[in-house]
Parts: sequence; structure tokens; C-alpha cells
Amino acid sequence: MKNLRVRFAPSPTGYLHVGSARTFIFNWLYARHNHGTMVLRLDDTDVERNTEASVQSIFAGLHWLGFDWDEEYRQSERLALHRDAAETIFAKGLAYRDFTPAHSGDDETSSAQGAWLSNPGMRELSREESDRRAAEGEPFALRCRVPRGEDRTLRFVDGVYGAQSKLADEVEDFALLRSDGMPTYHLASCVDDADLRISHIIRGQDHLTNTFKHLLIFEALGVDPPQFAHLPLLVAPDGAKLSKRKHGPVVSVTTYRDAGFLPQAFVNFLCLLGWSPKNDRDFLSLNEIRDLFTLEGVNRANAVVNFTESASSPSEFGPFDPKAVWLNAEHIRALPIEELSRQLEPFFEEAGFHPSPEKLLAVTPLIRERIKLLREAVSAADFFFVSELAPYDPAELIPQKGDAEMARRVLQTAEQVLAKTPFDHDSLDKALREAAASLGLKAGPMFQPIRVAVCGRKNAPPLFETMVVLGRELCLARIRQAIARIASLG
RNA sequence: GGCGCUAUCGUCUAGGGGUUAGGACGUGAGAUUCUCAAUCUUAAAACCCGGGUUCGAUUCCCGGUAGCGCUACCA
Repeated sequence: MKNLRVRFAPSPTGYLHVGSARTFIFNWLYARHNHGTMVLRLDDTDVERNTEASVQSIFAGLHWLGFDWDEEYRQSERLALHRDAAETIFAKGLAYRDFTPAHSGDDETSSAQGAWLSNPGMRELSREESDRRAAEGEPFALRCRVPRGEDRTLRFVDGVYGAQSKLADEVEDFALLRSDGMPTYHLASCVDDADLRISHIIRGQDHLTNTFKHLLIFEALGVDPPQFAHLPLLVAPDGAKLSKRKHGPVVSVTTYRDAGFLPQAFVNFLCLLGWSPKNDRDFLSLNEIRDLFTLEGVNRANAVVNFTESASSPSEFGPFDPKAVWLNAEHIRALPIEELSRQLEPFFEEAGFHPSPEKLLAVTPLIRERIKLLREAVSAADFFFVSELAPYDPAELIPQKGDAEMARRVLQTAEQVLAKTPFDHDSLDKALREAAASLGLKAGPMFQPIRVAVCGRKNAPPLFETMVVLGRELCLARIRQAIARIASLG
């Protein structure tokens, strides 16, 4: 589709939120699916709350996810445009000055009965008096003069929610300009959408009812409104909208990155929240999603991000939605070893290990199926990179139905075998199994003491591959230490 | 309070006037295995309630209920 233009318009008041990220993704998918243009616009008109750090964090989050965009704007650099538009609307008589002081806080005066529509007297102020008071320097907000008593119905067809309508008489005279002269979100957003020729506005459902106001602004501007499509919201298990205050770091994209999510897995997860390919598939690449994506596939009910609330029930894989974790494990297994190895590297560095690329590449296949988050690789494979094993309980060396003496015999036999067996998988396999047979042991009781001696723990990757990577000398040294530890057991 | 939106297993969802209401995650059981994983098999688990329309509604309509959103000179 030519001239298809969408935009993602975050206000930089904090880190990149998972809900915002999903909104970006859906816009991006729609643009790329239809060969349109993706615009990134920073809606930074709220000078009090906007920070440059937040802008950077949004960029960082989007880049980590692997996305790009075609054009970039900042609303704060377009103020003149917004003010001109406000002036034009005022000149047309479609807006009026409201000299009522801004009411602070959350007083309940308006919510008691019915809806507030406008401040008394202000809408009816004569042009002369309005001009006079403005000239005297009295501060005012500029409000939209919403059609009254015309029995007018505002309508639009939403790309997701279908035909929508609302009586203009039920829309309040919302502000266009604040008393400090700054445009409100509604004005700035619509003016920019019009100026940037945005053809489709895809945003959160929290804007669904705001759209009627926006229709009025586009009309006042004398332009055709774009198409609208609203996305169901992402909510917490308690049903509330995701918020940093209430739900903590699980709503920040960086939390997923730092915990070891693969961007493609996280994107996959987010896309499945409120959208379905309708083909019973859930493990999808970005390209597949892009090809399959349509607004018709978006559903209308809010989706719960099923993270674990607070620290009340700490889960093995953190607070994350189990499906996100599972998808991440799937994507990890789908990655070529070289690529996975590269992805793992920073996590080892951060943990203070400095593995050589070759060593890491050798270890990666051994842990690939044992981790669900990249970060887990460190604890799953640390014993490959330390010269000295962390202290472990010598009792672990003793197999289920065995005793210290049996463990000692196993280890001594292993030491002899390992000293003279070629250090490759098949040779070790054969030699160790034969040794087990000669001791009258099954594989289990034979391998556990060796595994614990070599890895320092019971649960580890397969023994032979592990020993090959570790090398003969290190294995022998650790087995000797283990024998000593058993002796100390008494 | 007003207005709007929504409602299928615990969660994400498919489906749709007549179905054994499907899939996935998670959970239980089993198989496999040198441990842990992975893998395979398998089990339990849902159409919010009430009225219509209809031969027949989970599906269509209306009402209720619940949840969410908006109701700011936040976005």
C-alpha cells in the first residue's frame, strides 16, 4: 500500500514499558507487512516529566529488540506548528478561552453527578471580553468548542473494534492549550499526525474514547482523519494496567534483556498477547509474524501478562510469564551454536568469567538444552571456567545405594582409566562402562561420583562430553581432590 | 456517577447455530536416560448469569453481572 504511514509516539517519562514495546511492534508489523513507513515520534510536550535518559532508554530498548524505523521527530521541536494550529482553530471559532484557574488534585466535584462538560460561563464569553482579559494578561486554557445540542453523533470505524459512535453532547470541552501556552497531548498529537500524513493510528485501547475528541480536532484542522486501530491492553494478573509503581521491574523491557531473554523470543511472546496467527502455532520468527500479521488477527479483550506477583512466590525462573520463558528456551535451542555462544559471552563476562571464544563454543552445546534464560548459562557452566572447584558436600560423591568406600573405589578406578584412555567421547564411554562392569556396578552408581568430582555437583551436562571439554589433566586433578575429600569424610 | 470497551481451560488463544469445543504454556502421571535437561506418551482443566430468536444456542439479540478504559490545563 503506498503512502501507508504509521507512527509510534511514546512520551519519554520512563524506561520502555512492555506495553509500549508491543504497541511499537504492532505498528512496525503493520508497516512492514504493507510496505509502509514507520515513524517514531517522541511526544515530549510534558516538560515536567520528560527526561533525556528516558529517551535514550526507549531507543536502547527498541534497538535491543532489533527494530528500526524510517523517520524520527520530537514534538518539542514542533511547538510552533501546534500553536499555529491552535490559533487557527480559535480563529475559526471552534475553540474558546477558559479563564477558570486549573483545578488541582482529584476533587470529586465533577464525578458526583453525571459528566463535566465545560466550566460555567467560559464557553459563552464574548469575543470582546475574551480578548480584553487575554490582553490584560489573565492566564487561560484554550478549549475545544464541542458541538452542543445538535444531536451530532461522532463516528469512526476502528480497525480492531469495528464501528464506534458517541454523541458529541457527551464529549467534554477538552483543552487544546494549557494556560502556560503549551499544547495538550490531544492537540499536539493530532496536529502532528496530520502534518506527518499518518494514515493509520495504531495505539492502546486506552485511547479508544479519546478518538472522538481527536476526530473533532482533525475536523477543526480541516483534514480527513486517519484510520484508527486500537489494541487491547496488557494487564497484570490482578487485572490492573501494567505499571512500574504497582508491578515493579517486570514491566520494563530492560529487565527481560538483563535476565537473558533473546529479543526474538521476547518479541514472539509479546506478539502472542492480543494477536493470534490462528494456525495453532506459537513459536514464530519475526519474518513469519510479519508475513502473517493483520489487524483482523488482533483480538479485543485485554491480555494478562502472567508474571508472578511480588516476591511472595519466587519462581525458579524469576517473575516472568512461564510462556515467555518457554518461548525463550525454544528460541535458544533454535539458535546456531556459534550465535548462541556469542549471545552468552556478555553474561559470562559480567559474572567475572573470561572464557575464550573457543572454550565457550565447546561448552555451549552442552548447556543449550539446559537453560531457559541466557543468564542461567553462568551457573550451569561455571565449573568449566574455574581452576578450583567451589567447595561441595563430599557426601554428594556417594551414590544412592552406596557408601564412601564404593565412591572411593569408583574414583580410584576412574583415575586409572582416565590416565590411559584417549580423551574423546566414544573412548571414554567404552572404557568407563567397562570399568563399571569390572566393579560390578551399573552406569548410574559409577558415573555419579565421577560427575560430582569433575563438576562439583550432581546435576550437570552429560559426563563424557563434559570431560572432553575439561581435558584430561583437569579431570584427573579433580578426581584426586575428590578422593581426598572422601578420606576427610572419615 | 456518566460514557465506552470486553467476557472460551489457571494463563495466551482457535472455533463457531448442531463439534468428543481444538492448540500452546503451566500442572499431574508414565516412557526414555549416566544425573539434570531435552524428547515422547498421557491425564485433569473452559464457553460469566438470565431472558429471548430458533427444531437447536457457547456462538445471534437484549438485559444483568464483572473487569478494564476515558471522564486532567498526563500522555
